[in-house]
Amino acid sequence: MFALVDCNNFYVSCERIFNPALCGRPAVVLSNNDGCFIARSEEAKAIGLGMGAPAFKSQALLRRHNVAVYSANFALYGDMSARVMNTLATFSPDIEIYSIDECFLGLDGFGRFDLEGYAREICRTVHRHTGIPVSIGIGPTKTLAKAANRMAKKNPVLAGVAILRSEADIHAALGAMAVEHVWGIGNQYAAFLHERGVHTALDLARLPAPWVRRHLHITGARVQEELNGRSCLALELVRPSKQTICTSRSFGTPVSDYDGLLHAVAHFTSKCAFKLRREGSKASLLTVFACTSPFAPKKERYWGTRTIGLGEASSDAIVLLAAAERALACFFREGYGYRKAGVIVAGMVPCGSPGQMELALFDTVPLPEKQISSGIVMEALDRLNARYGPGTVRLASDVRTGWKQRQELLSPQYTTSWNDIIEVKA
DNA sequence: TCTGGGGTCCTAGGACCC
DNA sequence: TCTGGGGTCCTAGGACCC
Repeated sequence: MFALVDCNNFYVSCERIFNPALCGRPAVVLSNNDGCFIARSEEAKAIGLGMGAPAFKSQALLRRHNVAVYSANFALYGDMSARVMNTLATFSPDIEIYSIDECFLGLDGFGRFDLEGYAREICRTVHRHTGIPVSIGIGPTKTLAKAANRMAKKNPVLAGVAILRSEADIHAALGAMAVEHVWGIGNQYAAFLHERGVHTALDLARLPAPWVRRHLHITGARVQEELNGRSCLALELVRPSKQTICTSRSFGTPVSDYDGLLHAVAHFTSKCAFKLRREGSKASLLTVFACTSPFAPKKERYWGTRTIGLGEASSDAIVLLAAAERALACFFREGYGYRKAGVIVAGMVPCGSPGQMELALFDTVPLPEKQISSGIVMEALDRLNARYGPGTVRLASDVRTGWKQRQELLSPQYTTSWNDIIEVKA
């Protein structure tokens, strides 16, 4: 059996811990740049604020219901998530952290336990340790655990815990579940299935397997198997290293000049390089993109992108930045108001693997020497920033001029910044 | 005026190898 | 009119997830 533990309205719950006056009041958290709703309290859902809906279209509703509105505070949410996961890890040796607010627990060997009692104990403990409310779904496959979790959240009678174990229970649950709510069935597949009279999870489970394989491909076939109680998706106890790393942001006001855009790109590149070093990886490809608003009139729209091969894999911010500058210069066009830019690194090579020892064909500096000096500089940079705060030491071109995010409703970093705590006290 | 920021996997098709 | 059989690798695009 698998358990799926999911934090309720996670980002809103994080804000509420440090501001209990928000309890019972509708509250939302906005995406970066204060654009869309990405978390809503139950009260906010009830008044019709939609997931992913643009905030500016709901201004009247927000005022009328005195909704508490927050900019995303990922420093806070990331830290709270780590606390929740640490607590959950004490309840099973097998744990897969699936997202910032969700985790699978393997319950092999727990069959003799009173699973419901155990699940309720998990809920109580997480709440006592962190203040975060969680819901738990349990089932014989990950997909059924997901389905059970949805029931646990939607049905108040279950009070946050649902277990799908007997065939009759699974049958009833799937029959009551719309096919678009099945994990792995998105908009496109749902529309396709509804057109063919497949409306519930049970309908999907009962379709002929070859038909599902043909139309929903291998991923859909796995979903169907899992709905039928045959486990295809194992727990990933060790997180595989990332294949791509992306840092991108929308700008609060459009950026038109080359230098302004370059400053943003330099910042994103530094962040990518840092994430690479944290992963213990080096990248051999770097992509830069910049674009106008997709909602702008067609004539004012532009999407520029360029990928550069690095010759030899690197996680050195200075090396990556040189490539990023070349990439930006290739596609930059005057006369556009850029709303967003980003940097993606790929072609990963683990640090210390033979792959990175290959010499670039036209390299003049001996490789080991270059690598050693680059390694020392970046290590010093990371240590200084770890000790004195992110951004204390940075590349000269990584300056916050010319671009800014909108972030007008940001709460303090209660758990990760002494300065913010002192401000709260004052 | 204002619409996020990350990721993964799969498939088809093209280019190439012997 | 007729033109093999087996592969790999890469990329773009589409689907999905939070």
